[in-house]
Amino acid sequence: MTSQRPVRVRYAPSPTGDPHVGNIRTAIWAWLHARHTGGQFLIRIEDTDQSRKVEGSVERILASLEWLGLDWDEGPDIGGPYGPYVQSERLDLYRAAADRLLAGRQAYRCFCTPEELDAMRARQREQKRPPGYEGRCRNIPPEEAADRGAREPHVVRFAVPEGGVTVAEDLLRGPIEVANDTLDDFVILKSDGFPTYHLAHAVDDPAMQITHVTRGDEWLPSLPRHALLFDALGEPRPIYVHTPIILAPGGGKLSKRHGAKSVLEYAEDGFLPDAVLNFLCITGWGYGDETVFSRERLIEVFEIENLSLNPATFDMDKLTWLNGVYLREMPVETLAEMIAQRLERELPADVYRPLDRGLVEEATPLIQERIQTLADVTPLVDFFWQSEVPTPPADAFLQKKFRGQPVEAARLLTASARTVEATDPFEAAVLEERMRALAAELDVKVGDLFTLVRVAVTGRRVTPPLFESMEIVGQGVCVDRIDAAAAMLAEVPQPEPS
RNA sequence: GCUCCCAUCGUCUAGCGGUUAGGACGGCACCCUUUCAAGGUGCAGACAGGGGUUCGAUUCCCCUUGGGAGCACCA
Repeated sequence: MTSQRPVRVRYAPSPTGDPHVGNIRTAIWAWLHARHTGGQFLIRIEDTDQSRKVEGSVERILASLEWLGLDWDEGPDIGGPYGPYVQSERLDLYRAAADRLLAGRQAYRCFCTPEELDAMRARQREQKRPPGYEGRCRNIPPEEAADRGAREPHVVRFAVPEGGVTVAEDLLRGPIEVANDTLDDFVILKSDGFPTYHLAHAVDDPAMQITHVTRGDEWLPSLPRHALLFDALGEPRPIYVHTPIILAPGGGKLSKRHGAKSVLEYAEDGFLPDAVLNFLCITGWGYGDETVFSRERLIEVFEIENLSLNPATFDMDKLTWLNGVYLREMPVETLAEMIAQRLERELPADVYRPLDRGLVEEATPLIQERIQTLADVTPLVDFFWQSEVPTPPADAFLQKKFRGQPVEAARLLTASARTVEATDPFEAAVLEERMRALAAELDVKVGDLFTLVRVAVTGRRVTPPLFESMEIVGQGVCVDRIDAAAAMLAEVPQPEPS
């Protein structure tokens, strides 16, 4: 138990689309870090690239967090003491910071055109030299630069100190050293007046009193730049936590193809928020021998310094299994509600709505331990709602013991129909007892007999428990379907016993 | 090409100088069983390689190899 002061952490997505699981995992960890220490979690929208902005993203991002049950203390929708929480509304702050650096000659105006920069990079590639800005505009006298700056388009670049080494600390990795010569003069203010990520980060995180910057480790190479920037601005550096990325199952980058889906898509696919939260959290983090963690348990034991450093592979099988665990542990009433919603959406249009809730509640316990996601529900129980279940083709019956034995199958089904018909009261337990007795009487294995009946009544070889299902379907319908199947099989021509 | 990061079963991980290297998913076998599940039991399966440091390295250091990331007026 490490004693930790309350932290202030943030999730700072750019509104360029739905957050995918790798991205949201970092948010989960930051959120847990905040909740574990009794600190604050806030959201800041990083929309400094107008061209990449996607309409509706902010809403989708917030909806994603809400679905996962991650609540925030300050953010674009609810405001807070350090707002605004949208970077495009904070341009004055970035401008002021850039001006300060300019005045202190820690930054300079650069008038190189994109074409010139392209040419420079081409030259560097040709000469096998590392790419990077070479400082053409660094030595323009400040007065002249300011003068030109009033008329000409330009960017502002940070003047990286020449020589020396910059050391920056990552909470998980310790000090990271980089020679300043390997750093080029990066842009901090774009020609359109918007800041780059670097400047926005160095301005906003201190302004918002952020104690720990949790972000993807693709930022690690930029860490020294940020350290330099913070120093130049006279801001104390935050504690950095760079989190590893998630890999696709085959290895390599996680793409839409391999589960880099957005969290909202997982909701669609029938996954539960708690299961996704649990899964994402434990891919890249572990706590002793535990695997299944409730939300409360995660808040209790999650320590951000225990994050794993190696990139994790997204294990879809494990997510699916974990979702099944949550489904099974859920109170039946809660599950029934979710199943009802699924069925309302997925059952064929010709099924009468609203659905009979009593039926849903009867069916739910039958399938609770048979589903791994809510998407498994409908195919498993739809026959309960189908008034017309067509008799399946003969092949569905004539498997295993009954291969080539349509007459025998028909005979057993007919006998079953009579037994089902005579069962009173028509309850699963009674039915089972009678059918077992029938199997003994006819000298067939119960499994063989029950399979015939199962296929006749449900149209499937795999179903929820047979007698409970039959009770739900109803006596008359069961008898009709079994008789229909027997009649159909009686028509099948016997194979020539050649 | 340059810079940085990472390295325990197939996968996610525990381990933080001395362990029969533990757990989970997945796989296999058996049990239970009306199908399918669920559940139970068991089995197979890892410290990338080489140097050091140390009485002793999975653990600390270096190199190699292998992965990954970055090198934009994107974040």
